[in-house]
Amino acid sequence: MQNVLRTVDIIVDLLRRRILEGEYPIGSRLPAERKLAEELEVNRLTLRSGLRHLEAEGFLRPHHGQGVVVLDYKETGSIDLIAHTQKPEYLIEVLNLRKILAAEAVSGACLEATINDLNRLRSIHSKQEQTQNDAEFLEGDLYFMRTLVHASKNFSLRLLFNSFERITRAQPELHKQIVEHKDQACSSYQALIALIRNRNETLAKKAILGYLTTSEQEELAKSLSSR
Amino acid sequence: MQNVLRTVDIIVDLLRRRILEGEYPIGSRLPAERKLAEELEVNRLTLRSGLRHLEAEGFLRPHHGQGVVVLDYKETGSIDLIAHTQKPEYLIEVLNLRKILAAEAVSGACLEATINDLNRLRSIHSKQEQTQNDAEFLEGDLYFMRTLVHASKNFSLRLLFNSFERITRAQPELHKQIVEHKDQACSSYQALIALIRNRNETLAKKAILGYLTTSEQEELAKSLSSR
DNA sequence: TTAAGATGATTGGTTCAACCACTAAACCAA
DNA sequence: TTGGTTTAGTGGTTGAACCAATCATCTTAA
Repeated sequence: MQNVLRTVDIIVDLLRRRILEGEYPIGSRLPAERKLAEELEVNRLTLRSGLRHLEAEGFLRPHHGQGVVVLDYKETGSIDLIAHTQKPEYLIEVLNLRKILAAEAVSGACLEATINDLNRLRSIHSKQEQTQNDAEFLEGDLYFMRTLVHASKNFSLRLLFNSFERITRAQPELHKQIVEHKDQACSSYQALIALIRNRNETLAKKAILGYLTTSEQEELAKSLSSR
Repeated sequence: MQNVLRTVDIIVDLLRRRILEGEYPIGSRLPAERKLAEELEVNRLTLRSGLRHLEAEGFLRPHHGQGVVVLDYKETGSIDLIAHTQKPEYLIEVLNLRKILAAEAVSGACLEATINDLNRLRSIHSKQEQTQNDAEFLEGDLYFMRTLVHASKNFSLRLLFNSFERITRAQPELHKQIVEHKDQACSSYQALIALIRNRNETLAKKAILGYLTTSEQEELAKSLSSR
């Protein structure tokens, strides 16, 4: 199964980038569909499929008879759009919010985690200790976090972490940072599992905050923001 | 300017509901586009526009030559999908997460709010004290929160609150609850503004937590979950 | 008999041409 | 000036056709 790029996906990426970079100013109107389709060398209906996608993401609002208005994504967008930007300051913000919500997830897990949840976490931990493959370790780290959030039995939190995971996957800088601290991650896994098993909410929250506030992450933040 | 419902919007709502209610089970395939278009009595291309929208929301993944797979929205959806459910337990979760993040916003506002931000908050406060119209008061309350988050200068937080606002707008039960406590809201506005002006992060956080943890809200939670 | 290849049916992806529906501006007549 | 009409431009929808990927089936050769 390959990830075939449809022309509509290319159109979506292109137009989203143009909006985020201000080439289509907020509040302005897109070129008429017929003209834009001609410019992009696609059929008008293919373009329109892309417009429906961007409308769903909160970037556009078509007005029958008037044109397609570029919305202010700062007011209509969702957190997922961070995945499509390269601004390091946004990445730092997201990491901080993720940390706060991870603490909430751990808190919930202390109250709600089942024996199955703990076994899943233990299984991931042991697999992570063995793997040498970087990409595999990254997947495992994401899977551990996903399982942790799942253990909190908080559906809304789970949905928020779906967005965080998409953002993480879109940022190669974060991948390196995660992979470079395998040992630290594995000890954190172990400590967290023990604290959740003992229902020690206070210490468990401190542990996850500590794990997600490594000095290295702050270094990353500095290096990114000084670019 | 009226909110004309396009055919494609009706299709999107219908299909999203069918997925959320399990009529199209997770992991299954949608009926073929040609058949589904016939059943819904729309053109295949109109249907496809709707499918692109639902794909953007994380509900669907089309596979060329195989069909359109219904994804597990619990793993691919974003927080915005809560706006399309009626499950009270999800609403309670979201209110709790909003509370936690509102505290973060207030914390940021204490550090970053400008004199303009404070003036805007004061202006909203005085307007809210005067208005008698319920719908107007609701708008004002949402606007106060939006301005507060804006004052934190945290873009990612702002995006998250866009979703919270959409969810709030989609839940009439919340509207009643907000409107029924105008006086309490206005005092909270005033206290928050004063604490932010004095950069008193600790007390300001307590204030917002108190405002968003009214006994009435807990009653709402109970009444909703016992339905 | 078995495995490789060809074939056709089914699916989503794209294009074309045409028309409908809505809006705003220009125009014209009272 | 006023008010309706016309007209051009916009997005919305439709039907038909074809391209492209997949899968089940049939055929053929080893």
